[in-house]
Amino acid sequence: PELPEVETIRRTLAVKLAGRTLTGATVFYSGAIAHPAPEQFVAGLRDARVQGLRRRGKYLLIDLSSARTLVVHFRMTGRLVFHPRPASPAPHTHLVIDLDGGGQLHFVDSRKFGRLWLWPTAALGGDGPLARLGREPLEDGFTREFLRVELGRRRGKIKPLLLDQTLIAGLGNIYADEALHLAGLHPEKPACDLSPAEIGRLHRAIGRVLQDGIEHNGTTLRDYRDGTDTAGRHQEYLRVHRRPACPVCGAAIRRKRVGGRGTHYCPCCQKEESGHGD
DNA sequence: AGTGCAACCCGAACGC
DNA sequence: TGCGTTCGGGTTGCAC
Repeated sequence: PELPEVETIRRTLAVKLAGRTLTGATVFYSGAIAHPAPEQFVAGLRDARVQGLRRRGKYLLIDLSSARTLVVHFRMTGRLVFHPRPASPAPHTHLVIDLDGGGQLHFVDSRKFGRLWLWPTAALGGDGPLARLGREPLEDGFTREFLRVELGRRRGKIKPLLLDQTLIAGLGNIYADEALHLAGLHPEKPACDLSPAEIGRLHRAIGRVLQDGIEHNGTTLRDYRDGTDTAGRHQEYLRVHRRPACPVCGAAIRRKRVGGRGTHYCPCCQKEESGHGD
């Protein structure tokens, strides 16, 4: 999941977890617990009340009354699903958290890449898992000016830069492809070669594809589910990612490896040289 | 600084 | 149908 999916998980779980207390937890795969050691992690969850849910980039933050925050990163296939009654764990369930009132939270991740942390809330800005994250693309700090300055001093290809979480926090492979198509930019264009007009288009496109993704409750290509185990709808609106033809000009979408990632773009609307014709 | 690659894991898709 | 190969919604670390 990328930013829109994590935001959807946050919203769907916030409704279910508001004011509830964690009464215990069982770890089935200790590799999923990044910090602290599994025993302390479980002990630290007990009797903590949920204060609220936040999101930072692709991380979900569950603030607890114990002045600590449960931090979740889903990587490729992670899910966090609320069950109103105790439920038998689905395959690949690595952690079950019990809630007062009989509910449960199941962390499920077939690929075992996802991780959880229990971290002092006040220290999250310092040395925690969020320490190196860049700007939030849907908040005020993500300005056109910020993009202009940062891209202007990098010679690398634009797409891998969009995926750099220390620059912009939350874009992943799907929404990076979508934003570049919406902006009419070739994914391999050097960042410092973007014109002011292109930077403006890219800035607007990033905000737009993320907002649209949130509006459609995220993209379910295969694994993604929200906090109520419901699939998203944004896959029906994708422009280039894993699509056969460009919705603008009808040209066949091209697929290429850029920065080690499968990249989809329209050879007609996203030319290496100009783009839209500024 | 930029780029490529292996590693972490597993299931699904693909090729024959 | 069956089997081996490739690939991937992500991130990190390391070598060149």
